[in-house]
Amino acid sequence: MTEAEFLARYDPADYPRPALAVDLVLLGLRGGRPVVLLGPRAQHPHAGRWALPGGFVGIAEDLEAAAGRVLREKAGAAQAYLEQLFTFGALTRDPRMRIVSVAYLGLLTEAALAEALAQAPSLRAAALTLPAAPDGPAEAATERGEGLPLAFDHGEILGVALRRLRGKLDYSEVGFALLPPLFTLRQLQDVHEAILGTALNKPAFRRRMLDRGWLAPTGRHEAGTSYRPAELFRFQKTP
Amino acid sequence: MTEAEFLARYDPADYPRPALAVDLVLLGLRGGRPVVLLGPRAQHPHAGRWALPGGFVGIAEDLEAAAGRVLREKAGAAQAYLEQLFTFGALTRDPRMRIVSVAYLGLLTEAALAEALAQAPSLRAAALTLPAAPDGPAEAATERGEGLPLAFDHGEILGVALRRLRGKLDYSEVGFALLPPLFTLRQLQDVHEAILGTALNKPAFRRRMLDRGWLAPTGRHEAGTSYRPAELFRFQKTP
DNA sequence: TTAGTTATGCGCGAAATGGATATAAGTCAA
DNA sequence: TTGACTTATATCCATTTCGCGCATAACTAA
Repeated sequence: MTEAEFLARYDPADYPRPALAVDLVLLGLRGGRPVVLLGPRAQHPHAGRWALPGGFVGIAEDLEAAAGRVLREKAGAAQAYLEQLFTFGALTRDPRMRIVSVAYLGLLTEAALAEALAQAPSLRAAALTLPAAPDGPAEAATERGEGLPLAFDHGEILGVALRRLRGKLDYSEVGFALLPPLFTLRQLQDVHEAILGTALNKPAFRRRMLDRGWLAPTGRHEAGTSYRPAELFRFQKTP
Repeated sequence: MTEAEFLARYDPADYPRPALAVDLVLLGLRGGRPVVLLGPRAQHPHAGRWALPGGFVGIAEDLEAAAGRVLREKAGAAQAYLEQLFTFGALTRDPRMRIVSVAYLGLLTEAALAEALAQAPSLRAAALTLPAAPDGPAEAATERGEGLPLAFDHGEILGVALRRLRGKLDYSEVGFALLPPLFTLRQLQDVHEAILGTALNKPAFRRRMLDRGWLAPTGRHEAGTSYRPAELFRFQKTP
């Protein structure tokens, strides 16, 4: 049999295929720190560890559709900003069988985070921290700082997610996905500082954001403060 | 049957799975313009169109290993810088069956490009251009400017690839993957200008690159020029 | 020796940035 | 009503970065 004949008869349907899944890194902010939604693993493997919400991709299901379905069914969040992050395919990432997982990054506003936690009681919002190393896994912890062991390669996935978000924050519009429709400049700066983990210079931050053309002034101001109320802005896409 | 019982018995191995493939965007430079390696499709579907080198992922094969295997077997290139690009999973991207493809970006030096073309005679290096739209597909053409029709969603993949490369070029080290081990600052600038499609200011480019700490002077100079020979540099990773 | 060509280095003005400070606008308590 | 207090907003200035022109260096060719 020549190579051409072999190739003509080659049918990948005859060969075993890896299973294909999606995993969701659902990030929000709480108390000025990034948190991620994790669920407990009750059974083997990695019983007792904490895992990202995920699910298998249907044979007639788009990748984005699968991510949206997992978001609805397993995280109880009706809507969130979702973007594809990276595809993880190491041979040993799941001891049961070969599973290749397309990871998605999802950003939740404070309201969406609260709704997700209410709809999916088994999930918890774990504090997310990143070691100083240029790459490597992120770490999850409770509010009190007790480390939460992560299942599978989900620490690696979280590391990629938080670094991607940090890298895109300044030049892209992702930061607004963590804010309500109306927000103040201080709230926007709080979001950036929480994600980056560093303090930012206020006048410089204001200038940069206003020059980007992303902020539409509303003329309205926040209410209920005991000090001078800040103006409320709305996000508008760059034309 | 309760949901818990259903989930306990649920075995994704029982359900049909999408096929999983890798596709390689192998970019190089020729005549100061980006080119991509494409192969002709002889059979249905998309017969007569041009496609990226690709292959199915083995059940016991890493994603990176699959990309490396395709690079060796179908593109004849022994080594190239490879990085994961994006995963394409639209339902209709292949009319035969559901195929999810993990696209990889590969960068070839001029020598590697020539070697690949010699080893894999069916491939051709097609000129790659990007319409002005912020997203959408890229276009391939012959040296004379005649358009080459692309198979499947490979135009979309090429669009993502070239935009990713443009975005990373300035702040990352990918540019050096298109150069031989020893190179001049002018060659480095030529690479950047070819990828970005714009002219760059020479003194500013020199300053920025030298300040990055990526360039190790060798003291040696290029030979065979009919003008002042430029110093040869070597790429060194940032410490 | 001279013209031609490119590499390399220098200097200047524009623009962006960090940081401090002044002023504005609200609440709250006396 | 007034003044202390807090935060928003605007202004100003020193520093850095960047774009850009130009002078000088180094080599070949005639």
